[in-house]
Amino acid sequence: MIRLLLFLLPLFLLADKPDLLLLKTYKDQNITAWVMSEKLDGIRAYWDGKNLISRGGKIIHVPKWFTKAYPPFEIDGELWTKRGDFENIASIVRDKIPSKAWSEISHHIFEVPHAKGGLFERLSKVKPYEGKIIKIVPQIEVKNQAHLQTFLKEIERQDGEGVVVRDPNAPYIDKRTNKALKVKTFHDAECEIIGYTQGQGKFKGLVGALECKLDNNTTFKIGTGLSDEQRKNPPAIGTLVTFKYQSFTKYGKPRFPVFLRVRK
DNA sequence: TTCCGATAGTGGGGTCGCAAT
DNA sequence: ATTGCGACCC
DNA sequence: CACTATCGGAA
Repeated sequence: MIRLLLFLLPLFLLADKPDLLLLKTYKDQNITAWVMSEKLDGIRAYWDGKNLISRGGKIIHVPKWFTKAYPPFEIDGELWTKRGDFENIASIVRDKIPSKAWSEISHHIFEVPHAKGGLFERLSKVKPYEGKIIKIVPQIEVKNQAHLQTFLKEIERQDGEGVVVRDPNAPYIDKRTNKALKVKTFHDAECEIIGYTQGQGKFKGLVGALECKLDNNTTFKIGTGLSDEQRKNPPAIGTLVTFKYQSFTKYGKPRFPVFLRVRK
């Protein structure tokens, strides 16, 4: 009996990963008659009616006053302050003891899990709860492909992360789906190989990551985009390589760096 | 036969929290 | 008080 | 978050 309890204990303490809507990458699918919205770069937060829960199933330690007026049903969205503020948002949201800085944050809702109807019908359930904290992410009808590109460029001009396009007629879906896509622009740059790190696990004996240096002497690592063959035979130290990245962090390092090729 | 979708398993920067120094 | 590392977030 | 390598079933 004791052993049974010890075995079951973790199951109660460790929250399961919730099944939530996830995005696939946009690859020129036909998205006419779909809707688009800014992709907010914050922390995902799912309200199960009692707690705010992260994508990995962890409880987010939020001040009592923040969720005081939350609905009795599930809602799902992004905890966010403003564009280009991800590190600050993460700092606020990841505190075990929540600070007053939560006053900077709003919860931008883009789903109502398990609600009936299409996207707009589902989101309409949240309207009575809209305020300083709960906000509904505006959805714009996509006229055509060019419309999407124009919107994306405008978002990026304002330092936004990207765009989400969705089929507004799709019912609620709790997994990665072709009905909800992310559109993001990656940039290319070059850096000089200055070293390597050893791989772990299945990459034992191979290169785990390339250590690289930018023109301005900022150093960082590239650990993805390499084939197994390239991990066995990496570019020599001193080689200039091309990589892609999404943006720069506040410390000047590339975010989401991916190896592309040896520079030609 | 080829191709696509889902899964497992690697890796990045940044943050907090806790143990070691 | 500082450093290093795991466990999370993206 | 990013990706590569697999595998099995769809096309």
